[in-house]
Amino acid sequence: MARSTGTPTISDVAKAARVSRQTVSNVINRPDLVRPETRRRVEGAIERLRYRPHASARRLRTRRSSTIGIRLDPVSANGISGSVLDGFLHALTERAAERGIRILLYAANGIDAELAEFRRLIDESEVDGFVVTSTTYGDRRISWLVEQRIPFVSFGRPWGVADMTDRRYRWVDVDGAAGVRMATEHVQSLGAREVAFVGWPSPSGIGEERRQGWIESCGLAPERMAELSVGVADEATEAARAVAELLDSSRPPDAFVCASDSLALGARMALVERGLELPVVGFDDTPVAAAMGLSSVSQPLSDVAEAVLELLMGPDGGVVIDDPDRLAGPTHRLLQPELVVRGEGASAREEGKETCDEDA
Amino acid sequence: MARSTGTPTISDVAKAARVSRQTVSNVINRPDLVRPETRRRVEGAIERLRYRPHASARRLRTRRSSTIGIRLDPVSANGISGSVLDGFLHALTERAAERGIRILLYAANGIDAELAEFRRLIDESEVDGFVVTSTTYGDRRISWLVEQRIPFVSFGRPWGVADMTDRRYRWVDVDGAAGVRMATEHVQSLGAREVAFVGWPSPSGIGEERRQGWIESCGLAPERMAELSVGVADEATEAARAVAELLDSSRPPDAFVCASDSLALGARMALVERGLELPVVGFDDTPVAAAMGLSSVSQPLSDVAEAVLELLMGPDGGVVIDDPDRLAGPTHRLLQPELVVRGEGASAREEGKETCDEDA
DNA sequence: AGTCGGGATTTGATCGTTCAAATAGAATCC
DNA sequence: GGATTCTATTTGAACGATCAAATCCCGACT
Repeated sequence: MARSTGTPTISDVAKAARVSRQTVSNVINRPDLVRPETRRRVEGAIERLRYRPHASARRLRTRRSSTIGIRLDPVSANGISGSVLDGFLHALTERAAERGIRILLYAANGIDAELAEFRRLIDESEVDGFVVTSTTYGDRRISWLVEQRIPFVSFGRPWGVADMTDRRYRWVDVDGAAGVRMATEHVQSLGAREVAFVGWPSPSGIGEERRQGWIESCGLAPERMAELSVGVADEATEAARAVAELLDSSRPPDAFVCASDSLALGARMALVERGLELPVVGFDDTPVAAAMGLSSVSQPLSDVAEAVLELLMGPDGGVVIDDPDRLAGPTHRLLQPELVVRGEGASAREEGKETCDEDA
Repeated sequence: MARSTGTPTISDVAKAARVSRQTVSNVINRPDLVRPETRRRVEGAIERLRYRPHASARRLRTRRSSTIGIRLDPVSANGISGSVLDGFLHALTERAAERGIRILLYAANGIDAELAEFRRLIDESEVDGFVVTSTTYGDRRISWLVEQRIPFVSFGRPWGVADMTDRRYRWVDVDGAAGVRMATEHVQSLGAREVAFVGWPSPSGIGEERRQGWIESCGLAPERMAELSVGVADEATEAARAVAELLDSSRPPDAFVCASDSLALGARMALVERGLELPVVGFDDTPVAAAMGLSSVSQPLSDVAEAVLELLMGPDGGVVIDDPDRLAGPTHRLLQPELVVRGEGASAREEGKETCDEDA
């Protein structure tokens, strides 16, 4: 048993502290069950031997992997806004660690590959549940996961799903409409009256929601709104072209609110080209916006991560909850974004960077 | 044993196929040891029962986690170039999956927290080794890992380490000097003669290496080189200021090669402001470069990922190699980057994007 | 016919932990 | 004083796989 070589096991600790295995286990998992004196003795032995429980042994016995799977999107698909997932992933990893939960990555090309991956990771007890991102209109993954009774939480609302309040489906999202509303009101406070909206073509849940925020706050007549609302693919060049067209029209707008930083970048390009300086606001507060000094709507990614974990495991539990009905309170949460104001009046310099070794 | 409820175990399959557990295990891990007829019978049973081996049980017994840890950098630290890590992570996850290896994320604030995390993940048998990125000058992590004999490979050379060919240290990197050389020669082929270099301030290993590529290929007199080489923090605004200064000087350069896309973006901003159209080349080929139509040096991230795994586990093994001496061939690899030409003559449109639902 | 060899398969032990139930010991109650 | 309760600890049996060694089987060789 207690071979002096190799890493120590719980039995080695038990022997050293003159107690049984189970008592050591209790010191680690249920310290309240152990007499203080005994506990100290065991803790001493743990310390002395540098004992750490073997993760796989524990997972085998408890039948819990304490691991959550999350997909890393193909880089090609996320463009500039990929950094949103990036920031979210970081926050999620940190918050999960606080609960003793690990984050396992997986890659998958296409829906079916992803469903297969869901199945495999669950069947092999590799993960207890999933965090799903980049939800689309009528996302097949959602219905599949619900149907298979696999625990998951999505970052992103169930666009195009009949009942958004279905308790079997747990989700967290950021109120995009409110974000755009804030952006619109901000440029209005700078004096703009004819605020244009640069968004995406129609079959996009997120896009429509963001546009809605503009509709609610731009204060324009319907026919004028139609003129000042454009929808283009999420690329700077596309946006630049569309914005140029608006600027060269007979009644150009006097500010631009955009559905993404890519679009905002395009708008800014078109403006610079004409030597104009009209307010532009982006969405997602990516590094590009920071680099260009563009104002942008920022998603509270750390709060989103926390909310995701709360929905998955309860307020402060470390165990994934299978049945959403066991979860007290609502099974979805809509968080408010923040507007990061840059350039113009704002003191441009807020964040201090120092490292240049950003490579590799 | 074979309770009809719950997920099936290897014993259930054995019973169904009228063989022993071990034979089933062999069908899965060493099919060559099993008689074809028996194998088919077992495979049938596996299929029928939908059996999948329990990852933790396997890991406990084999004493191998088949998992690699990688740190997710704080978002604040990586800026635009964060997408390099992003792309690498994606490639790594895909390639690792091909070898039956999983990628586990961890977060850590500061070196000491990261060393503690190394220790914990290894002691708990959570991972078999690490992939280390964002290596810095005299990186303490490297020496620590070598000292502790923990298997790892770094993406990034050992800047400031005495012996870069020390076999105990396995690394993969991209030849930045060659990349900048390609960039310089490219703008020269467009007619530029006075190519400026926009890099970072001195104590940066990567920065110096990239600058070296320019020194080797710019073909300028030493005193002229001194004039056309600038070093600023990795921010677009900083670069814009520096480039503006060069442009307004008595002998302005006629092209700009930059150490990053952030810097290239700044250079482009300064140019657009002046209505000039001089060639600018960035580095890392981030989404920003694509959005702005900037040429950029692209790192072969997928190849880097493959090389990292080869150094960690051998040409096509699925097991992390502890002792680098057991690895045939060199323990480090320097890969060549590629120049992605955009704008100007190049057909601007190559990659087709369609999704707008890039959110969340 | 007997022994050897080697491929195919089985057997028993083990990896390191936690669960569930049993036990020991002290305190409480009537 | 004896039954009862409660707290602290121990015991034996899993969890589900693989390792190492044993066994079985069949054909070949002497």
